Amino acid sequence: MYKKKVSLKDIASKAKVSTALVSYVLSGKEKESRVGKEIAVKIKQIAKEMNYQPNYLAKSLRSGKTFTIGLIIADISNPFFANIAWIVEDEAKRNGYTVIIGSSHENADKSWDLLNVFINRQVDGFIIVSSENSEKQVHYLKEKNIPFVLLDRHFSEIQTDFVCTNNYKASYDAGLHLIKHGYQRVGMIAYQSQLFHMKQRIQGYLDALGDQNLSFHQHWLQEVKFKNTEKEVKIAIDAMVSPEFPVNAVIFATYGLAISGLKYINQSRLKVPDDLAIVSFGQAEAFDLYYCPITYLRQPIELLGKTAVEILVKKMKNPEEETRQILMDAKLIVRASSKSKKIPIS
Amino acid sequence: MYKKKVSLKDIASKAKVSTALVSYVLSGKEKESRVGKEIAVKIKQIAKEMNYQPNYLAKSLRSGKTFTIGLIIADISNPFFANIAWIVEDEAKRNGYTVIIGSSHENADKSWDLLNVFINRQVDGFIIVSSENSEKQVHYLKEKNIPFVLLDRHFSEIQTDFVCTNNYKASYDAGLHLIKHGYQRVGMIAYQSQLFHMKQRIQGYLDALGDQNLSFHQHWLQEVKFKNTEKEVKIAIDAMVSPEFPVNAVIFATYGLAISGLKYINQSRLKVPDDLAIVSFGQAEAFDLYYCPITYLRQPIELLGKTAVEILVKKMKNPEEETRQILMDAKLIVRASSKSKKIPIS
DNA sequence: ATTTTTTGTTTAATCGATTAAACTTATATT
DNA sequence: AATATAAGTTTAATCGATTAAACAAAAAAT
Repeated sequence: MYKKKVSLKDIASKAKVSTALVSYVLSGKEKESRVGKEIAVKIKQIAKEMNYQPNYLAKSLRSGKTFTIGLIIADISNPFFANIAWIVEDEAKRNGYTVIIGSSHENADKSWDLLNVFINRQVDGFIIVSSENSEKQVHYLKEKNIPFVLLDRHFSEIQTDFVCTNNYKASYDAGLHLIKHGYQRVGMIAYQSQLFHMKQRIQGYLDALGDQNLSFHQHWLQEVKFKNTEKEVKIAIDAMVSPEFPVNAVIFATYGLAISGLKYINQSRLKVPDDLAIVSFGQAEAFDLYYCPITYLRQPIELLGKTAVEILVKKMKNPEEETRQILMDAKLIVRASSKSKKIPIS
Repeated sequence: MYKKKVSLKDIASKAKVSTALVSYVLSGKEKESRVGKEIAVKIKQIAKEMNYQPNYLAKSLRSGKTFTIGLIIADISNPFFANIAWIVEDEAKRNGYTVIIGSSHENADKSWDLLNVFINRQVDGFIIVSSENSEKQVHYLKEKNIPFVLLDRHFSEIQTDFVCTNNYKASYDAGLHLIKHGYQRVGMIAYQSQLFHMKQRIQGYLDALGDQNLSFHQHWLQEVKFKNTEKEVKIAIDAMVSPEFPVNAVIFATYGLAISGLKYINQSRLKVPDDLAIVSFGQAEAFDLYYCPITYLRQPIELLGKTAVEILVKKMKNPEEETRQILMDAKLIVRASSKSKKIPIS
């Protein structure tokens, strides 16, 4: 019942020509198809008068292109991802693409659903922040030759395009920073996960300690489950600070972990940074407003998002485009939460 | 180049029948169209074997329905809106709709663009968080009989479906709460805006003061511009706390204002709530982690989003559906930032 | 045995835009 | 004048699914 939209045919009949001519003119092919000058002008005129808007469905059905990108995000409640989603959206629009977004809530099944829904909607390509155990989906896309770019997370054992942060380096930097500022007992709270980026964050931390010849205690590294983060983090923190050789600094491997952690740290009346120095991945206002602003790793969100779109667009236009694997550095933004315990070494 | 997708025709030729039969069977019309039993079974079998997925473009082109909802959000960097976007998305999916989202960045022109892009994409309906000066767009949708629901903000002078918070009451409650807890000099920082919800927030605050027979000073109400919020808020706060009759409590009319305000309050070494009590609209982790957790108005995000979808879906199925205008109450979540200055009255 | 009804299946138009190929004219070439 | 070439326009197929209408064959009614 809504809008009897103006179609090519309407214009054609008003101009008393065939739809072919109208199509040629309005899609800028008047030259190649040698359309008469006066007619061309007339058609344009009528199209404008009638406020013609082409029907994308028909166009897409014919061309097999929808100019739509499917964006699958692992967890949209994380402001980092929310941010990146909008950047992707903006950048895609700039390239003439519309984005449809879905959040998989870190769940591979939900991610499959989204993938299928989007494929049925004939999206031209995907940008994906993968959730755990979704390797099969990646293989599926490769098999079907559906263009896609992995964003922020990738699988080391699958050859794909991706745009990610150099998590190993970021984590290493964070560890080194704390050590150099006099924190000799640095812990990390991470998610228990097979995801490569998480493993890298852990490894970077471990190597930072190792390279500085610091002893490491098992309980300094806490890998918590994704479910019941809040509770798991409490247990983790208790386990880090209470035994012999308690940590005096913690790196949170994600924004969500940091939020849960800081809440508990407040509750426990631990003082940052005197009792516990903090560095975290992720970024949001919460870190600025904390009584002791939190040192964090700033990922180049904008560049990540834009690059992902750029690569995908190229790939969609030319599937033969070579594979691009891009790692970007995060920047450590130093704030009060990691203030020197003593004069920094070096 | 991507996926030679299985079509009805492929199934038809494999089953050696016409596409009509296949269509009837696969769209569950075998009964009405009295399709032979064995054939029906065979077709289903083949469809499954070939993993048939219908082409939504073709379906939509024929039916005129895309089962897509356009969601236009005024400002996606606000976690309140980000949240609501995901709820809308989820709920829509539950109803068989896909959502395409766009952020207008509080800009009417951008909002127009989005509206047109989405209309061209043949969305079946809209959910809109309006930006200022976008009345024309609303009228346009009404004229064209395109189903839509306004979310969170509406125009008092235009008769439309909407689902909003009762901002007047929320603001009134916030004011009353502060007054009852001993803050006699309550200020408000709001945006300078024609938007009804903002006016309501201001009015609620003013009436709370008025009803308690408290004197009001011009400088207690600061309406700042949307551009350069950060700077504007600083000036506003200075203007509130420095003159004669300085405020000892502030209500922030939005989350964004609160973030800017709290940053400046930290800088200025004003102590919350002793120097300045705080109540804010909006919600996010930042409020929990603040050294003195912030009292805020919790809007029923989930219910708002779900209801908007529900109303829109009904409207899309039956355009004659009567207009629904829903106001929901926000809940004041009391935290330390508005702790009693003295024993509460009453 | 003939007509009517029921059952099962196919044909063809449709949604709106695109585009190769066919078809007219008009103009240029010999 | 006959023919080739260019210019301008239309026809019709196509993308994939839907569905009214036509059709054919079998079953029921007379």
